[in-house]
Amino acid sequence: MNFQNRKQLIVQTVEERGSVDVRELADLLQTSDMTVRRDLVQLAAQGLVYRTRGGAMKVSAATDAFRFENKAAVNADQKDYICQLAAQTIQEGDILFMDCGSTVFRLCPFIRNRRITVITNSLPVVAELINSSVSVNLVGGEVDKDRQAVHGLMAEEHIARYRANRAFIGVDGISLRKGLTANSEREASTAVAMARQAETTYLLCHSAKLETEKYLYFAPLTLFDILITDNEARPDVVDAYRQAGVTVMN
Amino acid sequence: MNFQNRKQLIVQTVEERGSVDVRELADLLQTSDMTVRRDLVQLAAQGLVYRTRGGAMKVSAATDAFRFENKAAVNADQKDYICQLAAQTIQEGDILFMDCGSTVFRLCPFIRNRRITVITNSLPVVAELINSSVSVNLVGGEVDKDRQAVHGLMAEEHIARYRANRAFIGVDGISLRKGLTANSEREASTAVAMARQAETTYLLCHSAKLETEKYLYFAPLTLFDILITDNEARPDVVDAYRQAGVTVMN
DNA sequence: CTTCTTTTGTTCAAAAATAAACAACTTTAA
DNA sequence: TTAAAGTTGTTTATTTTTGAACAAAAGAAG
Repeated sequence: MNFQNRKQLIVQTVEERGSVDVRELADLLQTSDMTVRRDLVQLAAQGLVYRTRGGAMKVSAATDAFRFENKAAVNADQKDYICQLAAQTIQEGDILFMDCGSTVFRLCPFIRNRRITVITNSLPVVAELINSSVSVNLVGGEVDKDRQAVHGLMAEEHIARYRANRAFIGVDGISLRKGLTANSEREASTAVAMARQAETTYLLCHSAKLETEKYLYFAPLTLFDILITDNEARPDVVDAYRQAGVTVMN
Repeated sequence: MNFQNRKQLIVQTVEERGSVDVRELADLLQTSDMTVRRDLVQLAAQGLVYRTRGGAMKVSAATDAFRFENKAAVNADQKDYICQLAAQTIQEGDILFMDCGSTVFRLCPFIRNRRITVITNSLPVVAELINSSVSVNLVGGEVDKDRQAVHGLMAEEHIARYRANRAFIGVDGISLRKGLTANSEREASTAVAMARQAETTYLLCHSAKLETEKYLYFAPLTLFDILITDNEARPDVVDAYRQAGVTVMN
């Protein structure tokens, strides 16, 4: 076991576990503490690990900064239920659009190991999928700090250049009377751009949003092909949507 | 068992196992340690294996640890010196290109509070500037996991649509004889695209990279207008660049 | 603030790996 | 056959790496 091999193992272990003790590493590598320390000094100089007292930590990838746990964690169970349904429709080799909604974001864990391509304007989605088997294409344009997403004219043009099998989009409000409504013009126009370029568009929509309306109307119900919601949706509401010709999965 | 046969067996064994000891190889080839070492020196010179003390490793295993996060912390002081110089050239209202180099990344802290616009293909740069007074525009295209950046045809087209006051770009190697060289074709073409669309192009280059050459030549010295390096650059080297007509700040 | 424990850096000796020198062997060609 | 050139193996000196011992520094506990 020479330096090169140890180095590999150390970096790998640190990446996997986040942090390790000198002791643990010495044990793992079957070598002395002193050697481990010397290795860590070198690895830290190369920036491969972050040296701490008594061990080493992962150098946090810059993409860790993109996180919107806050919003995504609300109604997590129901969102996961929706995403599971959505994930089942995906096939190997698919090209997907994913917008910057918090529900859509939770689709990431379910597709990590699929061999597909995702085109997205959401920075948290990129952060989640950057170390996965998914090939990621990021939409370019103005970065919106609040939504941690990319929007604007350039983004729409970029989306218009692609064609995908499926688009997974979120929405702030949906009602039979008014159609799709949003709180943000920019988010809405990106969603519309994606829906336009997709063979099948899925609207991922938490049951509490059914029959709610936000201030900005941006598209009729015909924008999407399939509405995916959770199993706590009121049956009468779901029936009403079906009556109106909407395909609902729940 | 002549050299050709041994060579084949060694390379094959290294590929299969990732790494091997001189001892193991000597045993396998029924020859002496010394011969194995001599063979390894030749194979390493040809780039077929990576020589380690006590043995050899697969080339890929030895090099794939070099991803982005790793590099930003190396030679931090000198990089910061360069970035300070670079930051002084920036004026309110400027539109900047910033590429995905690790030196360029360290420019972020120095421009956080400026009222400027940054167009970049680097995810770490976006992460650093997303909560700052800088308005960020992200280049779209394929996401490159290793470099934490966006590259590709779409990225180049996107860049071509913009015009900036200044471009800050990095480079893997620069020499008077060969010009600018890189380790990655994708990184290089993005840098060129940015330089083309900028009024003034600054090359941020750590002094250790002066007069080094990487495998891929991608542009002459005329690609950039001003070379910014640190104060540990050898005076004779700096002079040589000035003699050759390069504007150097350090 | 002081004391105690843990971690670290340094020095040094032992062990391992390498390079150099040289002898033995093989191959090649006159 | 024999000399020359090139390989290979052995011995020896040099360099690098390693682990142990111990002093210095950093945290933690009182």
